[in-house]
Amino acid sequence: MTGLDSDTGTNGVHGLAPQQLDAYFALMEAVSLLQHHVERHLRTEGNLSYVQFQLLARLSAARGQLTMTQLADGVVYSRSGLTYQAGLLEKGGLITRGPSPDDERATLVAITEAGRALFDRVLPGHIRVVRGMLFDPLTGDDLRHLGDIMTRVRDHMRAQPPRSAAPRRRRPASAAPASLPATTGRALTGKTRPGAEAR
Amino acid sequence: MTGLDSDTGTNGVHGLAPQQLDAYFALMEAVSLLQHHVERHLRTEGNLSYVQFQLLARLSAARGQLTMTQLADGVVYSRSGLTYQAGLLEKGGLITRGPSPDDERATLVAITEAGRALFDRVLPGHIRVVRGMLFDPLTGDDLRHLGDIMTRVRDHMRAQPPRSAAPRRRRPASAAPASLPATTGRALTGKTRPGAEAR
DNA sequence: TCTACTTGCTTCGACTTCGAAGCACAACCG
DNA sequence: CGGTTGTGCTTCGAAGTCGAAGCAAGTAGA
Repeated sequence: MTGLDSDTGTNGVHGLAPQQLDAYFALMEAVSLLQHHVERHLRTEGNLSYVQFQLLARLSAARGQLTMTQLADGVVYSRSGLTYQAGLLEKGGLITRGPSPDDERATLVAITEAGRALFDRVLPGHIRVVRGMLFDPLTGDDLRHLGDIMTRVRDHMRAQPPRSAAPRRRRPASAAPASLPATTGRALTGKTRPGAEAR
Repeated sequence: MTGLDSDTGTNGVHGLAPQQLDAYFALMEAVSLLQHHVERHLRTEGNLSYVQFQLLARLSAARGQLTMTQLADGVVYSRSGLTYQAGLLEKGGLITRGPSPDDERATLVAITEAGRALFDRVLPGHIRVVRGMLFDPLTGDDLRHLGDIMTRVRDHMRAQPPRSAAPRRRRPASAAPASLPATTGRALTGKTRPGAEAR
């Protein structure tokens, strides 16, 4: 089922043991499923998207206020996307955005009473869903392991240059990645701009 | 950091131990990070999105052809979204879509030579990224656990009514979910249609 | 077999998401 | 100081994503 490799009959395809592949695929698939369920729940009960929920969670946990960047990084999200979502949340009266006294450029975000109320209202159900989906089939030992493992993995990943770290080259002079020969997989995804790579 | 609850000072908020919450958040965050990295890699090397990669993987592993629904379910994806992506992949010559002899409604999807070639070309790099991000900080024992745990979780989730199972009520007579009092969290996300819930 | 219901897929419209580009302030450095 | 570079956020345009609605083929029952 998880196949992909198990089916090709090859062992240790390209240097990865099938066991690893299986773990990887199971992980991604499970999380994907979990996220869908959670999202559905949050939507019906509270009219929130998962990102919005996460934002409220962060803000709720944060002592005072957070800058947009802190928030975006915390949630693994694009900055522009955050601007959009923050706009919605603000319009909904769940958060406030204001200037920072320290840094004129920064925008400080804080959760409102309504936001906290809503968050508190959905949290129990959220947890219920997560428990039903994720924790039900796990023993306490599994759980301990999972937490330990994923924490380590996350920290490891966090160590890598974070999402927003990519320095914005001011002058794209010779910055083109130009890594791949771009042989087989040319077009696709329509991501190629009209002009680029005349077909 | 993972806070949200650790900060509120409460223990076992709403019946979930902080340990569970931590595991949950670490899990989601790690996968989120992983996915971003993977996506970036696939995009630069092969011009594929993660979904497209997954689709190719499924099709590559599949002996013969798969129907759209099988494919969508396998990848945890909306049907309409699949139609869109399949269109792109087909236009790119990586897959083919054709009618099914058994069921006139069904569409059978198969991977082409080019598709298989591209997939084989990206796979090694993909694996390299995953290994660097996910497996590096793990021991063989961790890996075994992770695979075991996530497989169990996934199967558990799969048991729940699958994404596409929601029966399309033909007559919305009295089908309104009508579960929540819809108190605090009304509008937001602009998801509310112009007409619904006059403001 | 005619009619209703189910099921597979696509179309449609609305929303979300992202990266690139832009704007404004901050931080250096001579 | 004045210029250059870096940083925080938003705007903009292009895609991607989803659910609802629609179409057509299967299926069940009278």
